[in-house]
Amino acid sequence: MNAPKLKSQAPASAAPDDAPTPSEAELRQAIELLFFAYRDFTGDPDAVLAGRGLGRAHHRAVHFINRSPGITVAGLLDILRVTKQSLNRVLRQLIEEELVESREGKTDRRQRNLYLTEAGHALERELSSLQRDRVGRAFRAAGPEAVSGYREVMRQMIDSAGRDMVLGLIERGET
Amino acid sequence: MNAPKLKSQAPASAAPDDAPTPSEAELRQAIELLFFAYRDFTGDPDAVLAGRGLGRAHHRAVHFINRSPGITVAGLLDILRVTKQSLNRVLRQLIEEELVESREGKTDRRQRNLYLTEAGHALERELSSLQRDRVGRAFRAAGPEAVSGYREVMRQMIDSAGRDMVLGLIERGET
DNA sequence: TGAGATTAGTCAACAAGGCTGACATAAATC
DNA sequence: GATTTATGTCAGCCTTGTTGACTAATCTCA
Repeated sequence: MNAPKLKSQAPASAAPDDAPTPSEAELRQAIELLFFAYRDFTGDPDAVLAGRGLGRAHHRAVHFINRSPGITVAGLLDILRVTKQSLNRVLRQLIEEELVESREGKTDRRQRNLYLTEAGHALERELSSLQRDRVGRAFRAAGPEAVSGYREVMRQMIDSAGRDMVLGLIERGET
Repeated sequence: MNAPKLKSQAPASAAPDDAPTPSEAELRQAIELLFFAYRDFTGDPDAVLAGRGLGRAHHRAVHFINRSPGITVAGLLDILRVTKQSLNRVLRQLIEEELVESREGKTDRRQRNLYLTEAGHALERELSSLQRDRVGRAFRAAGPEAVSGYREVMRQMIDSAGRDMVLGLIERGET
């Protein structure tokens, strides 16, 4: 892996067609930035969760249940891409600790619609406020133009298969 | 978690001082983008690794050994922030499978300097090329201005304590 | 030179959170 | 009525993180 001295001098155009091929070193830096940023990004909530005997998997479930109240187990499986056995273990704990409530589906009684309890909402707010603080600080420090660049790169980073589904979910308000 | 209709209309200035406070919905979207992008970003190499009986932890070690040939165990521990027991297990496997070579320190013979073998380099190239392809595609599609925005946001996302150390590492060429 | 600090490696035990496979149940649908 | 679907659950496995205790080698400093 040779590391040529960064040769990227950004042309003014943001056109996706004549775009220059990024150098290896530039890409390696981008990859490492993502690694370290994600590590720190998950660090804040992980610390809180650890104190409660929960983990990152619980956080993800709580986040997306808050995001889409009444979501079914199958819906959550689609988003999280884990096996139902993995998710079930996490949900069982959340339900036992009364952070999540599971109600029988109204139209399809096989389904379980998931909701946060008041305690669940409190946990969600605690966790997400840590992450919002971090991202908010980064956004303010970087400025609005950088933010829209960040968003565009992240969108493009998502698998093109399923990108529309994911972006649809992200951009949709909460149900 | 209320979801106000995105109220961010980016002012022209990228100044970090009078920067507007991002809305909750904007931040929630940014958080979800990071989640999905990272999930897909790690998916490619994970698939290759699984086929070889290795995991993400091995990838990280291989990446940073390639990055800084001759790095010591303590140096790797600093970067990865895991316990030496965790790292040691991973290193032992990599050494057994002759992907990594551990040489006694030249000046300090307690230390072990770590290097990739030829097979290790081959694995590293296979893994990193998958990630470079993904990031490279995203960069070309998003355009150079978005890329510099991405970089700035990621830099700011990293813990301010230790940010200089991390950015120094990232921006330094290989050793 | 000798005491203490440092670096690395190791053992044991444990937990979270992934996975597969097999199976049960209830309900919807054909 | 038969089949499919949605969910839950049992058992067992793996990776990768943790703590704590300990050894061995070697460096450093008084």
